[in-house]
Amino acid sequence: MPELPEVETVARGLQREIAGRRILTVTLGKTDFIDNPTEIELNLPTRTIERVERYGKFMLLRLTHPTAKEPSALLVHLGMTGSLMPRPVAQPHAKHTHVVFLLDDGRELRYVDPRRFGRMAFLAGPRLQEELLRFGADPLESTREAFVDLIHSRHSRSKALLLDQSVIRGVGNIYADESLWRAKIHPAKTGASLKPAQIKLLYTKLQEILRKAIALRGSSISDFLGSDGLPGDYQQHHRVYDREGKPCFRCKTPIRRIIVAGRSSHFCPNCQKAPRSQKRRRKRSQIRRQKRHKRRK
DNA sequence: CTCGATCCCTGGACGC
DNA sequence: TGCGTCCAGGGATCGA
Repeated sequence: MPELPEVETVARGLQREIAGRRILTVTLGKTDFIDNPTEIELNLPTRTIERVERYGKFMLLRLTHPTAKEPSALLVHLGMTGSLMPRPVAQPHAKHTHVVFLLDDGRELRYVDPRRFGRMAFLAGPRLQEELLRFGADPLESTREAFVDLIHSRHSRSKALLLDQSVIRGVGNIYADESLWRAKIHPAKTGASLKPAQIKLLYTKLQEILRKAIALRGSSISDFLGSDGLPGDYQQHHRVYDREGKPCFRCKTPIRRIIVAGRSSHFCPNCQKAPRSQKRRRKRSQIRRQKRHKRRK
């Protein structure tokens, strides 16, 4: 559930709380969500958390070491239910605490994640660079022109494109649905089928929503809390997400929920007109496939 | 390139 | 009250 605004909220909180702290020891519980548990145990102690950044839905804990020259970082993805917070050593460990970093100020940085859909990895040097290159543009840093190109050049459905971290990094189900509603784009419309003006509007709305959500410390559905334990408030501003059957804020038409790109997608069937038909889409992609086939021959 | 299906995992919702 | 069942959801992976 944590998407860009929630991760930004947590990252800012951690930057304030733990930047400059040195890690003394690491204790691991379950490790099936960690790329390389041994490397974490080996490399994290003695390193200092220089600063905490957000990278898409990841938190990037930039690390320094007295002798190591290569840049290194701890990548943390919160998945659906992850949290990373500093706690007093005396405080009992919450259930599903899987990673504990003892800090040089006597506190513990704890990773808790009931479902373990998160991810953790220690990366350094070229491997770190390589990993970061797998992801697409940050929606808040991309230019409008680049964003339009990105979407317009693809034949995937708009919802799939927004969710694809290798295209745009940081957007998840909530902010995809919310931005498509604001831009009046049906989630099943393909990027290529959109007019540039529509994509420009999507870009603007997506940025507006993300900035507003960051200002409100994210959306707290289920139980998301920032690193200082405060909930977010953006859920008050949701227009379609989790509002199936409720009236559209623009036209009162009941909001619908369908599965697009394997994810539940909420939209207004009146404001967000459906593409002509699935059949035609299939036919078109078949034609493209044949063209490519011929070209190869 | 793009798609759908499947798996991972647990807690919350729901039915009885 | 308690038990069983279903489902959500980000991402990796695989076959079509």
